[in-house]
Amino acid sequence: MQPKATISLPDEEGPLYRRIANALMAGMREGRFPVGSLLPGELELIDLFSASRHTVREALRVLEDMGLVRRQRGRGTLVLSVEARPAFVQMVRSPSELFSYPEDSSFRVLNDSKVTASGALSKRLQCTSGTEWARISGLRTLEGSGLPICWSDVYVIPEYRRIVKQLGRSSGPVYELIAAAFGEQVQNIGVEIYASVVAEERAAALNVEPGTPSLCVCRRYRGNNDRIFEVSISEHPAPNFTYSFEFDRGWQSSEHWSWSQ
Amino acid sequence: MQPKATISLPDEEGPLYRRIANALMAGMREGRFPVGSLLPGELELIDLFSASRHTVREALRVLEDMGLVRRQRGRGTLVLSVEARPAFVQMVRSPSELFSYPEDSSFRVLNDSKVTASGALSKRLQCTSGTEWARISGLRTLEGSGLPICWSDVYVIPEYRRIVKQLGRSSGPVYELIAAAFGEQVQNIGVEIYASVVAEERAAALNVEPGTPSLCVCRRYRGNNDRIFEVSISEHPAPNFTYSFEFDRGWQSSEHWSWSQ
DNA sequence: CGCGCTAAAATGTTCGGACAATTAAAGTTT
DNA sequence: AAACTTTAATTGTCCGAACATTTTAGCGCG
Repeated sequence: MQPKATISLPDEEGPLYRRIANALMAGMREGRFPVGSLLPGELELIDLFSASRHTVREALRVLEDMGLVRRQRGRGTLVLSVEARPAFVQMVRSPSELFSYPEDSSFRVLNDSKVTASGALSKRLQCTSGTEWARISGLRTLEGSGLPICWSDVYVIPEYRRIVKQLGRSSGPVYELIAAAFGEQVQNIGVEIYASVVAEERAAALNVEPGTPSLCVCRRYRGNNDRIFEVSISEHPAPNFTYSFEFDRGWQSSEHWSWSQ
Repeated sequence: MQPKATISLPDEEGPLYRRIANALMAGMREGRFPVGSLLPGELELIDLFSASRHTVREALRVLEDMGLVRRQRGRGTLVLSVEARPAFVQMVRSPSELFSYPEDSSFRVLNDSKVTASGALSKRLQCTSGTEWARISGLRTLEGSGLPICWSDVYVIPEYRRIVKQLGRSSGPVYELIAAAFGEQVQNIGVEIYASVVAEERAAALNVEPGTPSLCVCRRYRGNNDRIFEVSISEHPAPNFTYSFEFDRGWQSSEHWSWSQ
């Protein structure tokens, strides 16, 4: 009787199930288990690697978590992709976490008008020149001391202009009011950050010298039809404000396969 | 002898480990296991639910995959959050995508010295005052025209100082060289953005007037033991440079919610 | 040929046990 | 009081076994 074939494990350190996972990934990359094929069954892998079923399943779970395979009861383990590159993921539970504003800040409307975008503004708003917007300008200040945090220009599409009236009462972000009032659901948020200097006409309101360096944050909110319904441009005088975020290592499969039955 | 307390499982259908996971989530929401506390140990949960350790661990794994808890050998299971809400996700396949630099740019080392962090610098580097760092200063320029893009101060831990010698030849980011040379794997990247003005001594190198507003990007790279091994601080004169990224609506481990099957 | 039933194969769930590695607290020594 | 050592608690890894559930393929029958 012929001895069972075995797959030699790579000479690494670390737990057995991880070495088995690596061996399987190597086999997938080398074409022994091509994309679309089924991996050997668990019982077969037990013989192949001389490990217990629990350990083999742990190895397969690693591949599954990496999005490389899809397991299906009664069918087997399908190879979806042969290469998963590490991806860095930033997650934001709620769009409001994109704001670094303290809880006890409030927004006061100073100006409200209709503008026609053109030139640099239409570029920022990512619209064609000549598009109409409602612009709401205001100041965000600390609740207690009244210290100014930033100057904000909020552009919303004309049909949502009437939220201005509700803006005085609520302290939350504008997009939340719009979402509640008009049933928009934020699908995508684009953020753009650039440096500038505080202009003459805003210096007094922000309580700094004209020409003070500032950090501008432009946020574009896309709603139900991927249509931009709000753009907010905020100017924060340095050095009170820094924008920070972080990324964690995760996994993402490079390709996506769909099987039609 | 008093009988052991037990937690009654919700009257649902589905595998035992899922019902246990649901019971634990309910307990977390109801404040019996508040955020920041440790969940009962595995052996305790075995008594609580009259299940095997394997089953209990499977339930805990569900919570871990949902990002609700963090497990640590020797310590316990820490409650991170009681509710997993829909999340906005930004994905970056490779850390280099965090750089918006054009492909045809190169980095030239201008200075290389040893510094001791203190005051504002130790705050930026997130280390205690007095920590030693190796600092590599240089200029990133466009390959063709030689136009300066940014001034960079790269701080690395002293033991990695010798990568400076390799820095002249490669055009890629420093963290990539370190990863290759010392076996570091980037686990986390923190990004901080703030506004400043170009200082006198850098103005000439950057080819702008002193006092020009600039955008500073500080990136902190954490390696194998969550230790910060590199911090790069880049200064980009406005208005050549804007930092932009976007988020898409997604869901956090949605597959764990469907016990329909 | 098509339909239904059956059997085999595959993964899912659950129990049991044992030892290893890590952490934090308690205890001891200096 | 500080530094070191020991101990207990906790999760990680690994083995064995049994039954359940789902899918696929094959067989027999009308």
